[in-house]
Amino acid sequence: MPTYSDKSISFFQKVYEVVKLIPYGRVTSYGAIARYLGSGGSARMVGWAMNASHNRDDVPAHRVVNRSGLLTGKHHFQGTNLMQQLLESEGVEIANDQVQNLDKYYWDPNTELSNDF
DNA sequence: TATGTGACATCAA
DNA sequence: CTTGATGCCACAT
Repeated sequence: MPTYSDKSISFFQKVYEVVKLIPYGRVTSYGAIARYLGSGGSARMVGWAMNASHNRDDVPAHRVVNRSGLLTGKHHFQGTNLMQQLLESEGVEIANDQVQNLDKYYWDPNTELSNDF
């Protein structure tokens, strides 16, 4: 059971682990995951990891949106609105490819997984 | 070793 | 609202 500090596992694997920790009906941002992994503002790495997540089954990539709650990665899913439907099926409100009440559904690993809050 | 790439974030105009 | 520029860094070739 490797830790996030373990460099023997790839950055991708860390991203997948975090994404899989996202609770049902919640969303988070690429930047938040990047910060949680200690990569700072390298949110691109997270997005890129998601691109490779197609090979993984247990990665709910649809729960990862950009800082504005925009479903930027929807084009990478099958169909045109699969990502939106997945989120809506979890109770997340979507309008114009954007999460409504983002603050309500937002799940930040830095906050939620931190004990010394 | 060097270069290209990317589902972002942030700021400036 | 939009466009453009810049930083960021793991990974593929």
